[in-house]
Amino acid sequence: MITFEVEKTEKNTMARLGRLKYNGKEYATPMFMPVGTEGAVKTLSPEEVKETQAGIILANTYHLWLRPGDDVVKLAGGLHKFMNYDGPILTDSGGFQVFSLAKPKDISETGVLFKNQYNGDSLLLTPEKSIQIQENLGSDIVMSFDECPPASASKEYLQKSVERTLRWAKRGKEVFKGENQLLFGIVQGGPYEDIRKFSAEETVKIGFDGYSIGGVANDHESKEDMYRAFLYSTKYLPQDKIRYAMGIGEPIDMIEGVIRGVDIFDCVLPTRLARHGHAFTKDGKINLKNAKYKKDFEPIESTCDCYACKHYTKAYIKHLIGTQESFGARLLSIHNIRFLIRLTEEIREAIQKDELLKYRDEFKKRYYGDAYEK
RNA sequence: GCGGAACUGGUGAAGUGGUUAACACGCCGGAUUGUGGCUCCGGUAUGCGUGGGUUCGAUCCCCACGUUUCGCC
Repeated sequence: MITFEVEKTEKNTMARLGRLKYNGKEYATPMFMPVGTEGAVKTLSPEEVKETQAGIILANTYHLWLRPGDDVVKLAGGLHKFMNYDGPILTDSGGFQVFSLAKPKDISETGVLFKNQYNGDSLLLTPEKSIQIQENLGSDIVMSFDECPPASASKEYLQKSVERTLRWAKRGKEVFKGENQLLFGIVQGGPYEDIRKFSAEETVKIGFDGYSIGGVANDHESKEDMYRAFLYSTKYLPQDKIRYAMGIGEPIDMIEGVIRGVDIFDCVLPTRLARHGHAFTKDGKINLKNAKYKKDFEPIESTCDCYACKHYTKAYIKHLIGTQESFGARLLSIHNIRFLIRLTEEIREAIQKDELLKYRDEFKKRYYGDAYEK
């Protein structure tokens, strides 16, 4: 069972330092959670994930329900045993996947009706069903089943959608047993403060162990709208509960999120970028496919302590990516995940010193270089 | 030495007597935020072996040369 407490709030911002306890282990927040959709952080072993100092990892209800089936995972002794990961696991509810992945879908009050992408079967995912699947998976944090409308949705639609998500949250909570698991609610409402406020306050009334900010980094939403969505959500959430911005993983977005009171993030970006040959660095993202790295025998970042930077050069990793050797994607995944986790370490230090805004400005200036705009 | 065939970008190649030479790979860039894991989107031959000729016009027709390749002596 996970417990959470806030240790400090920064003087100049809403940023918090927190501590999460789990099976005798402790993890600090702000935290970045790598994504392991199918029960594996793509290309990495659990040992490699742990070496990046990752804490919680995320897995997916939607995917594991369709394959291999939550019954299989339950029979295996739960997701921790099944995938050999003894750290905390959060499962997404399937809400986002059903809206982004499931093609023909029919949203109703009951739930979402869609076709199984693998065999065409008609499937109905409901708030109750999502909770039940997540209980079978045996994750440590269970997410409520929400509707995740596009950023381009009208204000009228968002208001109705938020009301339905609240009814779904209530239904989910009613069937949730809470044996060794936490349940998180999800705040929606696009960039509108009145809707976010309503969504947050009503979700808090239902009462959850933690709260998420959903519906961000959707479509072509602007950064301003994203940051507003953070603020308009955290403003109305209780101080003593964990706040989680779903799907966020651009370094600058994480920093801006922490400034607005967010504690944890998850994102596919570090591993997806890795598979496509890109690496995070303090001087901005680099593309190892670029010809200029062909004879570059330096590590991605000489100051990085990850396995890839300690033992391999850009030229070698470029070669692996070019020849489609999976070891290349693996080294870059290790580096990119470690990069975001080091980022959270630096963020924590900055909060400790009450210098987060200064850290943000310096980070931005270096990361974006000439393109920097205050 | 004689005869045949073929020569199109980095590669494999399509193609037509008439504005911008198909496609694929490669190469050069870019994208990517609660993951459909080898993805997506751009750019990439001012030239069709070389030199002549026919024609209003030739990568496409004719001639010579060169190269490659096959067969024969």
